[in-house]
Amino acid sequence: MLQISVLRDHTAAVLAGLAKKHYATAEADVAAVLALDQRRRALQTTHDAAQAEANQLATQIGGLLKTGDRAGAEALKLRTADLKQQTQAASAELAQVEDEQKQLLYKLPNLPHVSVPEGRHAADNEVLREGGEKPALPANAQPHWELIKKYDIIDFELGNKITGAGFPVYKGQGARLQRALINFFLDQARAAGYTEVQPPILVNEASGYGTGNLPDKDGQMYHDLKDNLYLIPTAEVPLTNLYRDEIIPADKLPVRLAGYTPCFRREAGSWGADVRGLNRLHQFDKIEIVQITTPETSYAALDTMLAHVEGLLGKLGLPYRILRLCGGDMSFTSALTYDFEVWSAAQSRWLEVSSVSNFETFQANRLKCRYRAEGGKTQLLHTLNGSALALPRIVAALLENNQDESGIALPEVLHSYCGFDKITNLAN
RNA sequence: AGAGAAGUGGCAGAGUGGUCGAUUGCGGCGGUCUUGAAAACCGCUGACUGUUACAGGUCCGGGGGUUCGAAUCCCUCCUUCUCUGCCA
Repeated sequence: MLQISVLRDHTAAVLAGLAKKHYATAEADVAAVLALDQRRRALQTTHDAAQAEANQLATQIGGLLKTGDRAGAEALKLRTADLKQQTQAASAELAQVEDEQKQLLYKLPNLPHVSVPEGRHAADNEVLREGGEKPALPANAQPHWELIKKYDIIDFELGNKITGAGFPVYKGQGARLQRALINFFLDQARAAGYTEVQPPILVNEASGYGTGNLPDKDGQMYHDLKDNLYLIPTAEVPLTNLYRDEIIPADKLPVRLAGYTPCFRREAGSWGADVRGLNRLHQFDKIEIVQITTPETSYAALDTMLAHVEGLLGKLGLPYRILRLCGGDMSFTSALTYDFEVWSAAQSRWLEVSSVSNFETFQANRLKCRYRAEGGKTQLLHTLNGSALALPRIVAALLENNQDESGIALPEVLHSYCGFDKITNLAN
């Protein structure tokens, strides 16, 4: 959520930012927010003045009653009735205005960083750089949805039976590869200075609002209505919410967390021809890294996160590219996002495996996540996160890029984690 | 899940209708003293909103109510603790 003070003090910059994000009704919405804000403050003043007088009278009445002056007290009481009506009327309208203003503010996306390229679609994203080498596969190379059957390591049919589409069952070497990747990624994150955290994978409504998943992406989360809990779409939600309503001491900054969780996404309406196999799932595993920093250091922190993810892909030997997302393709909450894509050789397409973002104060404002700046004033922090990494598409790329007649050769860094170095028909 | 108790400032812990946004202790910050440190003593020390600044307003787990006036009384929800039950 954008800060109202920013809208007030930097209206032109806000409008320019919203335009870059292709937010259609910026002019009208910002004008409406500012009008509501003016009304809100006027009501607050009215309310406060009446309340102040009422408070004073109440004290006087108390004094009169103490001295036994009942008549005097009753006389004053007559005046309080009118004041009470005033404060009640003002606070009722105030609540309404505040709610309207909040609803409008919830609708406004975060403002993009200056480095965000202009553009509306994925095609407008800027390729920052590419790394690794695309393998030359034989003509009879197979996509991963064939390979997983051939080696019997991931079973969609079984998942269909016990749950439904998008919930695969990992078996044998497939299951062991999952576990290996999780451990590898967690160890790498720890070595890079992140504290490992194992959070709950159901969160309450307040947490959903804190990271901005509610109310805008309500339909994307699985919702347990009985207990009003949500299955997390990413570990970002519980990890960032650990610091909701906190004033973090300066010497505890930056906060660096890493967590592995399963992630659950309803992906309503997004199932089409190009989401075969592991390309899009309802449940998948991901290791997420989160940082909370001072405003001055957040972009340096973003760079270190970028380097960390790039290092992982390098160690896995996967060809990748880094995109700087354009204004129209960025998420609602982000100020700057880099996407990592790996080359999936048998599908001849890039697959997104990581998204690394700086949210600046957009999440922190809702979270009320602050620190004490020089001079003792509280100030909003910056929150950042990134996938490091999401497993399914990594697995897809590993399978496709490393296939040959004898099986699938795994990158060396995974050998000790897996307990085998090659996926074959023979093993299990 | 049932019965009982409780939720107050960073922590501990007073306060049961009226100058209480809150006694006190610890912790923290500043000062005096000291070569320096400790001890001792003195002062300061919650958040939000609002104002050019002051003032003012709100917040004692959340929400609602009674009253001229609520941390204090009532309702409701949540959480924690103890006992019982169940269970990996």
